[in-house]
Amino acid sequence: MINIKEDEKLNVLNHSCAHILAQAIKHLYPEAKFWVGPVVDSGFYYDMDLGDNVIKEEDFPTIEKEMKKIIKDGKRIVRHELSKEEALEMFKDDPYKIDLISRMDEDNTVISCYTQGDFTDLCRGPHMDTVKACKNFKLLKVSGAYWKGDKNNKVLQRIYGVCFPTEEELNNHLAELEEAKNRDHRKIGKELDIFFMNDLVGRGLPMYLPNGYIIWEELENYIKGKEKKLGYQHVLTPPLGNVELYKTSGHWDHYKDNMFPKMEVEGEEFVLRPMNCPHHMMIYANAIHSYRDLPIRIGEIARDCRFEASGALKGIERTRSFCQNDAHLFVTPEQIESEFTSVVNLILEAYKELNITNYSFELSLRDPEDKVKYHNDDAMWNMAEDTLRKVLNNIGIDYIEKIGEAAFYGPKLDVQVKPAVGNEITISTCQLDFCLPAKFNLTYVDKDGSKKTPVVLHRAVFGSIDRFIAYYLEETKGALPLWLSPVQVNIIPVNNQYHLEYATKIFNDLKEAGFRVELDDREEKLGYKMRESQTRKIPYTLILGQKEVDEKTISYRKYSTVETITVTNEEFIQQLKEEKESYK
RNA sequence: GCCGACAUAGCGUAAUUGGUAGCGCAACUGACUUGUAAUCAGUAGGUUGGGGGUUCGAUUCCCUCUGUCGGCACCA
Repeated sequence: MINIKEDEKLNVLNHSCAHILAQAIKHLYPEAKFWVGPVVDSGFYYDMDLGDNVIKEEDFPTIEKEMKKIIKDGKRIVRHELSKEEALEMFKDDPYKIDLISRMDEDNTVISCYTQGDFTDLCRGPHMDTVKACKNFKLLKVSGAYWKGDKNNKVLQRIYGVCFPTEEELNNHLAELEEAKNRDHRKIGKELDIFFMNDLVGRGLPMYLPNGYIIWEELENYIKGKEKKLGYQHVLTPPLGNVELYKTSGHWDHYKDNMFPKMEVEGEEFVLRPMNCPHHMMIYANAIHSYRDLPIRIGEIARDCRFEASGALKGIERTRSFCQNDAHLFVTPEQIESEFTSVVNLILEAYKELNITNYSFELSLRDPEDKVKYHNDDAMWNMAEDTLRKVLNNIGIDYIEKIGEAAFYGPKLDVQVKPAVGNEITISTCQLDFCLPAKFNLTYVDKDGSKKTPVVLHRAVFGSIDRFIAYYLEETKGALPLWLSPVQVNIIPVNNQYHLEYATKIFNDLKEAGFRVELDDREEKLGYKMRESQTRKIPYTLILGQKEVDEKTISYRKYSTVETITVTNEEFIQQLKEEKESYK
């Protein structure tokens, strides 16, 4: 746990460094206009308008040199407070700052600026006392960024950097960034033959190789097994549907730009489905339901296609074709709490068994000001959001609330994780929906014989199987637990001439016991085969030579360990079985 | 989609100022018969992402398309 005080100190340091970056840019590009330069997750950035000048990474050494000059000069950083009029006058040449100042509330906001040498920036602070503190910094990347985050606005240039109190901490951080590239699922996926893409097939359309499909199949069996125990019923629905289905649900209005365009066949219009809620709604509607039947839990590993922006595609984390671990729970209002609790517990259980510890909960709420995106029913939203809060507080999990992140039909609980490279992603989700059941006229017959509208919980534990594999490969650095490993045991006979027969017997025993096992009978040196076995991250490598033949034992080495352990065949199989089942 | 960078054999990479491509691993063929992360030798493998342009000549310079990467925007 990072000490809050230390954390804040680091933020101040980074923020001061952002000002030094701006100062250096001003020296090198006098025409530069500045927007904002906040502290982010790791480091800082500054958005700026440089006119026709384009900063490239190759310019970093020059900029860093200028920054170092400023830091060496060692000016004090001095705070001034000023009135709105004074501020408007001081920054009259910078339209971006004028924009900031004119939106400040005169009564409540103290307008302040910070000066270091020849550079003054509008800023609420706080800052370090002197620029000298920022000497351990590094510029990391440059990119375009829409002004105010609006794609209709001009693109500003954004430079990212980091700053640390000591050189050692900076170097450690840079080494961590380098290390993260090695566990990127795109790299591991290639090295371990898990998936690949092909231009002729199309971008964003991953194909899973045999190794990848083993992982997929195990995960699918795992989660479906859990769901069955909780009373879910699994179904199979088609990966496309009539456009009317999505016009009815409201998805067409909200998301048609992110769907593959509709196709017309014999006067009917179809789309590749971007999600399968409407299909599951129709499964519910296929029969008449009594309140006694609820909750009804419909699950499916469902193929969906979304026309993701080309710039959003990322390995199997963000694709145009994927399979959701989806389910829809049709419940009475009284059952919302218990079912929602059950879903959250299922998520917690799965994470525990998969040994995932680094995640956080986000409660995504509507933005009440946004009348366009969200289904217009204040009472519904208040009730739904309060219910989720209540459940979360009862279970006792920490979460942060995010305004404006809800689905158009209801609030949701998202589980966020950090991939090796890039922004946080959502893995699990559980969404409360009072909206779609009504749109599809879904009903159940209540105790008094009247027709009522059920409430729907949309939920996904693995999110999409694709994205989950991406995340889990990064989390485990490709060294998957035994039950998910494409090859669980690799057998290396010391000498094919004398030991192959025994090795084949062990191979057959393990196969018989249900393990994914390989026998490496190539005419290669033991060291060569051992190296390959380790680089393939196979959990168990067996070495079978004269000693093992004589003693009727097997010797094994676990992945990324060095010692060799010798046990009997029976002991080994028993041990493997226990390890394989250990997550349950 | 937007800003920027990149694209060389299955994978990882090299090629002064423009002179038609090297290396390692993998593959294949032999030899070696092996006790815990690379045995030795040989062979084959490339329209340098596609197309166009400048040039006597383009992996190298320019345009364009496609794809990849880093961000932005988006994420039901």
